[in-house]
Amino acid sequence: MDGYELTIGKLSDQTGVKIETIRYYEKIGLMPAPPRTESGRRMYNDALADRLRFIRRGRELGFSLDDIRTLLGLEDRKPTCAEVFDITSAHVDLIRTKITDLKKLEKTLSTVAKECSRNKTPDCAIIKTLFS
Amino acid sequence: MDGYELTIGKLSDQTGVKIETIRYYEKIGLMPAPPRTESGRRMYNDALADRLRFIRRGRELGFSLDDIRTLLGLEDRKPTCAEVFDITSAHVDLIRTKITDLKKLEKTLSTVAKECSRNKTPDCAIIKTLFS
DNA sequence: CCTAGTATCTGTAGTCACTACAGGATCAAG
DNA sequence: CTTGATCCTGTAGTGACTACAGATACTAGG
Repeated sequence: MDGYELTIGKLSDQTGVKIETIRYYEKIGLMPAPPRTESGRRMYNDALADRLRFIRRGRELGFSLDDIRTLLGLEDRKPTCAEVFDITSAHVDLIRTKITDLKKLEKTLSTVAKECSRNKTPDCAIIKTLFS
Repeated sequence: MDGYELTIGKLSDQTGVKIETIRYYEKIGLMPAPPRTESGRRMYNDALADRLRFIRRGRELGFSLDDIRTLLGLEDRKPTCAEVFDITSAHVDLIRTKITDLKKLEKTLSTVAKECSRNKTPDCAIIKTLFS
């Protein structure tokens, strides 16, 4: 039932993670080295596919590979629920800070851009702002 | 008046750009190679300091070094005002997309985090979400 | 003049999370 | 049997720095 029947290409198709990335995850120890065929090709099972999907979801949610490593319990032991919560809320804080910063940027830039004459005068309001 | 009286350290202090970063900008051609003292130390003037500040402001506003290279007129010629505007609005679009994405993330994550029991039950809602 | 501490120099390697080759082996289908 | 797809390893490139090693040079105090 947990037969290793997935080639790396199939696994890639199933999970949406590129082949090179899967090999990369193996190299850095996020994915275990799977069994190989006689000719040396990697073969995966459903449990490994689940694990890869876990990693992909974590990445989609913006966790670093180090965070994911901890969440997967690869560091020293399985994280407690409290630890998972801490990682998550630290991450949320980071995201909130980023949003705030980007909003400021957006405001500044769109204000400046509005003042741009777009070719009508020889000097550029945007460049002036950058130089001021 | 445009005497080269700034050492790289002074320039760094004045502009808030680290010494290594200044040398890096020189290596990639964003800053010109300044004159040197007999013993080989770089000496800068105010015009170069202005240029470095321009780069720093551009970076603070999130422009890539490639964008800045174009804005500085280092590619082939000085950009027209319309080109500057295009670069800026492309950049604003990028920032808006990022904000949208991050907001979605934030929502997802804080929703999930709220369901976390924080140690009261053996299994973790966050982990479950990542695995589902 | 000597010395100690600071500043600078070059060049290389590390960061993060991949991505893109190059060059070779193996597999499946016709 | 041949063609084309898939897979293998290993290395180098991305962006924008940052960090270090090992050498030289400058500056201030005694």
